[in-house]
Amino acid sequence: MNIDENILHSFGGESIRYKAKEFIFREGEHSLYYFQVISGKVKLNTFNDDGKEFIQNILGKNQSFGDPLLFIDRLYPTNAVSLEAVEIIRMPKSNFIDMLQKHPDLSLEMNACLSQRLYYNSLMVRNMASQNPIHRLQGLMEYLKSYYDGDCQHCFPVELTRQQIADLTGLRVETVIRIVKKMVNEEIIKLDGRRILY
DNA sequence: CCATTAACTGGTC
DNA sequence: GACCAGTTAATGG
Repeated sequence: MNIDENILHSFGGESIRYKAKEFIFREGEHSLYYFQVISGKVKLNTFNDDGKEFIQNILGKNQSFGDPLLFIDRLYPTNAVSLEAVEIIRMPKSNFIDMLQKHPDLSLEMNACLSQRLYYNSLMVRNMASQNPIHRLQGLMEYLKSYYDGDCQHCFPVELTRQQIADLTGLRVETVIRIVKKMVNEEIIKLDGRRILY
């Protein structure tokens, strides 16, 4: 979801800046806001019993989070942590609902966004259930690429560290490093220095 | 620069 | 593949 900044502000959205590695909200807290990223990156993560991190998603500019919980009364299922210095617009739930009522077009767009997220989530679940690590990585890249405008082959830059890819796929860094090299050999991806192009 | 972070390698289970 | 140990390369103040 990407809503015009002016509209967000006119309905009580406030700009907030976070430094790197700050919690924007924590798992188990009550959800009270809609969040939209203006600049920087945010990750949604959880930790398993062993303390291993699992990243559910990484959001960048013009992407929103917290919105699936705007329409239901549940607690946050994940933490939201800034990966770097970020600027975010935060809008209280009630204001958001009010905004949707006064902007039916946004309401429709919201439906489309939630639908698309649902759709890609199901694809991700399939890929992540795969025992084949190449499929896991490729599925992740396919998902990330879906937000990307360009259309050429092997030119979508995956702006993630190998560690982040590992935390997103449930694999180990070393495995990711080795799989990446294998995928380069099989010409599934290309490298620009260390950057992965899919 | 130096210190931190990320990428990589090799070996064991 | 996970897990561990150790090295090298890149990044940033």
